[in-house]
Amino acid sequence: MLDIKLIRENPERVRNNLNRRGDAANLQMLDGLIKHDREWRRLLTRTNELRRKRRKITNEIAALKKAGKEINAQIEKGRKVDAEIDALEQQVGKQKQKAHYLLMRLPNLLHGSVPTGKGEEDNVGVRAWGKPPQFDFKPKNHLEIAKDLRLIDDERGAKVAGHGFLYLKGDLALLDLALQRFAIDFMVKKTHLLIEPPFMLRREPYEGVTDLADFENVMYKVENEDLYLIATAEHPLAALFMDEVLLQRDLPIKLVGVSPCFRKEVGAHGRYTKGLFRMHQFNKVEQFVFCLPDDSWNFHEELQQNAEELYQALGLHYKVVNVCTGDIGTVPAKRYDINVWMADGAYREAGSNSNCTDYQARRLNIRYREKEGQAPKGFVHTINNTALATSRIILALLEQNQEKDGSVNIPSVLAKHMNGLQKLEVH
RNA sequence: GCCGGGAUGGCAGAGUGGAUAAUGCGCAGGCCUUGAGAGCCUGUGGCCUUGUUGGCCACAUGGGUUCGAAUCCCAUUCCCGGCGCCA
Repeated sequence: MLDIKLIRENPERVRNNLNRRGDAANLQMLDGLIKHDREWRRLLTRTNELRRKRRKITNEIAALKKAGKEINAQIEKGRKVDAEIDALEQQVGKQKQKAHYLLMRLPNLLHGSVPTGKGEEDNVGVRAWGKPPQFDFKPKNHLEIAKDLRLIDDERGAKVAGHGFLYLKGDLALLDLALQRFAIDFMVKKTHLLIEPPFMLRREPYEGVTDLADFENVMYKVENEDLYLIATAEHPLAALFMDEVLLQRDLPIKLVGVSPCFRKEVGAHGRYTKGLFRMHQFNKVEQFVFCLPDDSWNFHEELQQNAEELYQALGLHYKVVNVCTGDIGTVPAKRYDINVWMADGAYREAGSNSNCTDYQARRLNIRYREKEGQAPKGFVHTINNTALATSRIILALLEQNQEKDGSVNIPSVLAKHMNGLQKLEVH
């Protein structure tokens, strides 16, 4: 959510920023918001005047009654004002609702370094690490590899739960857990506090953390309950301090969450959906930071560094891109993606690092104060970044580390969590 | 799931149908002081408004009763206690 005061005082600055996204709908929403906000304030001022009148009458009634005098005339007068207030309040409510609806849908202001572009293809390369593996045989994709090793069962997954669900078996299930454990240990060493969050959230906190379209396209709702399965640990972590005022000396708060992630993936047609890449359920270790506004750009880079160290320790070849205006989404002010090399030569997203500035914090009402007893100073900033999403990392490991005989080398950093196992192979 | 108790400012805590939500702590500013502290004075939630020594709203949330609700009623959320169920 944007700051309505900024929009009132500096609409051109907001307009120019929204314009960078190249979507005229945003500018229309901005115009509508300004209009409804102005009308809301005008009507509110009038309502307040009526309320003042009404309160005066109430006080007169109290005084008359105390003096034992007739009050019926005053009561009648009060009823008339009540009717006026009721009518006006309905209009006030309508304007406020319209303004709020638009305010909740306007995207975050973009950082100056975000490149302009239409979609994924316009994201700008920042750096690459490692080189594409060279094979003297035709490399298989991860699904073929895992099936040949008899470590995955997608058919029975589809039988019991539908497309997008799989059974991981034996050492591959263990590899999933090993990756989680490896990422957690690494993040805890970086002074992040490990959190296992609720895997469901109520609607109210959920509206604070995400784009409203996600309720249709991403989240599973539990029937007859006000509960949604989380799409990522980012969401319960962000909502952790909803409606709270944090103390400056407790900031930054660095967390690492681990959870399964549930996603409907509506509208995924035509995108790469093979095997482990795009599933309705996967596991993820997530970095999250609450910090002072002045610090968020430093933490954005710090979390990026953390993620890349993890990939490097696993020996995975990847590229980092600065995500362009057409691909960045509603909430982030700036976003880096890490794209991993896959056996078909494409680089696909395995992790995503977003500085949401005060956009999430304002929606969730998470503020900070400089000292105990003082009034809140402002909203905190939030940054979220994948540490490791196990499914896509498994995919990359299988495809990048495959051998001619169909076996797959396991990175040595995982050995202690794999009972010393160095290779996935047919037993 | 059932029964009972509760939710008031940054915190503690009064207020059981009628004026400006008492008081204390904390915090901020001022006076005093070489400085600090103590003491004293003022301020301390949100929104609208620069007609400003202004107005409105706010006692968990949403409804209702009433001329008038922190106060009475209903629903919801959460917390505490007891019972039940359960890995």
